[in-house]
Amino acid sequence: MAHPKPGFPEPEHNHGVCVADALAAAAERCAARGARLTDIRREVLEVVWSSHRPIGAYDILADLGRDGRRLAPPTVYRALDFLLEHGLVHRVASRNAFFGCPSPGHATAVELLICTECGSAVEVQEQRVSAAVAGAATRHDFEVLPQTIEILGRCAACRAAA
Amino acid sequence: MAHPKPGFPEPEHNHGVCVADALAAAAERCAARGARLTDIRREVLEVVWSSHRPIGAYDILADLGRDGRRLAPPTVYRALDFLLEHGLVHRVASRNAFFGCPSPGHATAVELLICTECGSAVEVQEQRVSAAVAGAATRHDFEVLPQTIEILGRCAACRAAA
DNA sequence: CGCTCGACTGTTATAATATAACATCAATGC
DNA sequence: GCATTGATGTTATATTATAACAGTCGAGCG
Ligand SMILES: [Zn+2]
Ligand SMILES: [Zn+2]
Ligand SMILES: [Zn+2]
Ligand SMILES: [Zn+2]
Repeated sequence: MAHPKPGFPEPEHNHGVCVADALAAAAERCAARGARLTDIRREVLEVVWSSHRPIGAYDILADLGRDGRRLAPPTVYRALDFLLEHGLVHRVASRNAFFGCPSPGHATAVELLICTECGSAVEVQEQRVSAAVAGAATRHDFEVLPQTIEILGRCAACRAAA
Repeated sequence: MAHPKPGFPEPEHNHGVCVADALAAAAERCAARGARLTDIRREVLEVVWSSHRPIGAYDILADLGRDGRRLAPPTVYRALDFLLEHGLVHRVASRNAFFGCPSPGHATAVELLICTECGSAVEVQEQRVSAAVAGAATRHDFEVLPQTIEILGRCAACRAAA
């Protein structure tokens, strides 16, 4: 069962499905690429997916350390590097944080809509945005690299609450 | 004399003109808004404009400290906060750096094309990008905030060199 | 003038994010 | 067994950013 709807997730949705889907997709992608999804890497990915909000490396570290383990920053950063390299998470520069990619290996560029109030985010693929960016780049003799465009704003829930 | 061309600046252009224009525009804007462009703020802006590359706060600090002065980080960050508040510089999240705005007070959203090889950047206003972003936001019931979209890639000069 | 107020800057310390460098360990293939 | 490789552990440090409070300085006012 795939994630029921596009757009910002419903507050009441069954998030376990999101996590299970993400872990399954990650395992599949790693197998296909001959990459090892080790325990630590899987656990980091699971923490990243514990919400639909980009999460900082040190928050991941704190979460993994809750059961008495003492991990050091490099352990988490190395796992994140691996996950980034294989397209399983996105780096969110505007927040110094990381966000689980719901469609690892997507062919086209993606955009991230990030709510500055509640911190939640959603990955979208908007052809028109990519096309406009590509057009702008061409006009300025610029070669666009594959990347995640970050768009900051307010989600519907936060707007409704205000 | 305004900056001669849009797009990435020619290597040989008269950069003194860029700096002079930027400082004049800043002074004018501050006067119009009743804001005080103090010595430190003007000096920080000048350092930001010393190249067409986004520059980090600590690099600004080092530059200002070259003539024997010893400034502390808060001094620079406060000046940058002021310049950000009045639209005289942009924060470049993807590089933890700051970039001089060539058109302070621009009504519409702007995009920043950033070369990952040479580090240089250019601010552009692409209607189609803003429109596409606005459209995407609408479709996802998302309210876009004013911001600078960062687009990473390779400039023509770096492509030619490779 | 002497005073007060607010904006600006100085100073010290520290928080938050990220990486360098080297040691250890485990699996794999010879 | 033993070298090779990739993964993790460990310690220290680099880089970016802010908190908190003290001093300065000029504008306005009695
Ligand atoms: Zn979910
Ligand atoms: Zn929100
Ligand atoms: Zn110039
Ligand atoms: Zn370049």
